[in-house]
Amino acid sequence: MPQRSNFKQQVIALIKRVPRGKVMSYGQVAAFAGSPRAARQVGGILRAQGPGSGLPWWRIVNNQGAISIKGNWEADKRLQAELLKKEGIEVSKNFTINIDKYRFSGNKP
DNA sequence: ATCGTGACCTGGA
DNA sequence: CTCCAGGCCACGA
Repeated sequence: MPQRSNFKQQVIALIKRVPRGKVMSYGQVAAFAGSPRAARQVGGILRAQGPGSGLPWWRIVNNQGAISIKGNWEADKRLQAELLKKEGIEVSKNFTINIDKYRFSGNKP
C-alpha cells in the first residue's frame, strides 16, 4: 500500500488495532507504520491527540517498558498505569512494565 | 524551500 | 538506579 503522508494515519490506525492486554513501543509503532526511526513523531501524535481521542494511547510505552509521558501530566501517567493494570499488565512502582512479555508483534509468530 | 520541535532510541559513564 | 550526548525523522509555521 502506498507510502504517502500516511504516517500519522497509519500510526493512528495501527494503535487502534492493538489488542487489549498488549503494548507496543513508539519505535515499534513507527516501524509498522513504515518509518522505523520516526519514533519521536509517534510520541508527538499521541501528545497531539491526547486522551479523549478514542485512541488507546495507554498501550504505547517506550522500548524500555517505561511510561514516557513528559511534562506535568503526572495525572495521565497514573491513569495510564491504572488502565494497563486493568488489562492485566503488571506495572512496577516506577511506572515500568516488562515489555518483552506484553509486546505486540502484529501477526508474526 | 528552511527551521524548530519532541509522550524516542541507543550507548556510555 | 541516574545523568549525558548524538542521531533520526515527520510535521507545522
